[in-house]
Amino acid sequence: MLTLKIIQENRDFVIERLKIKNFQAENIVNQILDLDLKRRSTQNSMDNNQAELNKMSKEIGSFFQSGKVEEANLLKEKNTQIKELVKSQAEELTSTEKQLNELLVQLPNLPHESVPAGKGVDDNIKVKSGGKIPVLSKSAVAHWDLAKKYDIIDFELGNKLTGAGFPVYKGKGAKLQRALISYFLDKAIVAGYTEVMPPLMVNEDSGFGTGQLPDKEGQMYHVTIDNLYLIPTAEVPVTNIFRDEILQARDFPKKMTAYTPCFRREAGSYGKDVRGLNRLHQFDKVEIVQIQHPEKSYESLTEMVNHVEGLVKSLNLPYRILKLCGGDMSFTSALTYDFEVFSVAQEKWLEVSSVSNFESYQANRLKLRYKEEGEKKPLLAHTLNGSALALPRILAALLENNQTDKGIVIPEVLRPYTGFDIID
RNA sequence: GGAGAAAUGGCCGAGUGGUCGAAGGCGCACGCCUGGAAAGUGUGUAUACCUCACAAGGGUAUCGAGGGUUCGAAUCCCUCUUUCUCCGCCA
Repeated sequence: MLTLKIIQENRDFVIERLKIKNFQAENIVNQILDLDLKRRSTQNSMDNNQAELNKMSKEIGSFFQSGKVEEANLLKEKNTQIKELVKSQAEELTSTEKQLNELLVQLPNLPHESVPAGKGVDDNIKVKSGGKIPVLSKSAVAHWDLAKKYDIIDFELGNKLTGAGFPVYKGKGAKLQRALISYFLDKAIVAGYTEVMPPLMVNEDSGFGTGQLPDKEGQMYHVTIDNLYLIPTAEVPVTNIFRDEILQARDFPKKMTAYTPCFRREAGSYGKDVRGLNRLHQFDKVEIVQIQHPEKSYESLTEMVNHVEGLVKSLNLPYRILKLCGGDMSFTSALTYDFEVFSVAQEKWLEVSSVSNFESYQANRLKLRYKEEGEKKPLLAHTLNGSALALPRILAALLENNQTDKGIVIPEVLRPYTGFDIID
C-alpha cells in the first residue's frame, strides 16, 4: 500500500496519478488524511496520560516503601480516573487505525510516470516484437486437437479426476512439461537467481503482504479448515520470504526463482478464452523475483524483461512485448510489461509473462525494509517479479507453431531436457 | 491425535511484581593500540508511533500473540500460536 507520508505530502499528485488507473481517489484520500489527524491527536493525548500514569505509579511505589500508606491510597484514586481515560483513548486509537488501514489498502499503487493512460487491453503499447510467425499447412489444428492426437494432454481425464481446468499431462507431454520447467529454472540460475521450493499454501499474512488479500480473495482457493490459501503464483511465498525483514543495502539485489504449480479459481471467466490450455485452474510456472534498492529497481525491471525475452526467443516463438496502460495494470503494480506469444493455429496472442515493478507498494505491506550503510532509519525496499515463464500457453504455442506432417518438433534448447526431438 | 517442557534484543543467556528496553557474553560498527593484522582496550549497537525540521532532545508502546489481575508485569492468571521431548500414526 501507499505510505501515509506519500499521501500527506503529495495529496493532489496522488489523486491525479491514480486517475491513470481509472481510480477516483479523492474521497478516500480525504478520509485518510482526516483519520490520520485524528489518530495523531489521540495518540498524543494518550501518550501524555500514560506518561502521567507511569510517573504516579513510581510515586505510589516509593510511598509504600517509605510507609506513607495514606498518600499512596490518595494517589491511587486519582490514578483510576486517568486509567479510564487512557483505556477509552486506546480503544479509539485502535478503531481509528483500523479504519485508516482499511482505506489505505483500497488505494492502488501509483503508476510509474511512463505508464500510458488507457481503459483496457486495446490501449497497451507494443514496445517490441520479434520472432517469425510460421506458415502452417492447411491441415494445421489447434493445440487441443494436437494434444488428443498425440495423447499428450488429457483434458477429459482431468475432468474426471478434478474438474475443468485441471488437465493431465501424459507421456511425452508430461516429459515436455518437466523439460520446460528444468530449462527455465536453469536459465534463471545462470542469470544469478537462487532457486527455492516454497510451500504451495500460504497463510493470510502472506496473502496480504503481496496484495492478493483482501481484495482478490475470490481468485484463490481457500482451505477454510486451516485458513490457508493455495498460491495463485510463486510470487506470494517467494516475496513473503522477506516479510518483516530489514536487509542491508549491500545485500541487494536479492534474486530468487521458483517453480511451482499455480492455482486460480478464475471466477467469472467462464466461456472466455478458456479452451484447451488457454486458461486453467492449475498450471505450472517458473517465477523470478527480485528485492532491490529503490534507485536500481528499474534497472532490475529491464534486466528481467531481457531475461524473459531471451527465453521466448530461444524457443523460437513469435512474441511481442507490451507496456500495460493504466487501465490494464494490476492494482499493486507501478509498471508492467506483458509478454505475448503468437499461437498460430488459434491465431491468437497469448500472455505468457507479466513482469512488474511494485516499487515500495508490496514492501510497505510486507514491512520489507533495508538499511543504508551508516544510516539508522530503515527504508522500504522495492519488489519485482515476473513469469519466466508460464507453461501452458507456451506449450500451446509450441504445439501449434511446431506442428508438421511428421509430428511436433521440439525446439533445440529443450532437447537435452526431453531426450526426444519430436512428438509423433 | 495424547502427555510434558519451553518461547527474552542479530545470536547465546540472566532476570519470579517496582528504579528493566532489559545484566553478562558473542557478533557487528567506529576509535585507540600496531609497520600491518590478531590480541588488548574504549564507545556505540532494536522497532513502531507521538512531539519535532523525517535534526537534536523528549514521550509512549513492544521480553511469541491476544486478553486479564495490580497503583505498577518480562516476572502472576487465562486463551491461542510455535518449538522441543516422549507416545500413537504415517510418506
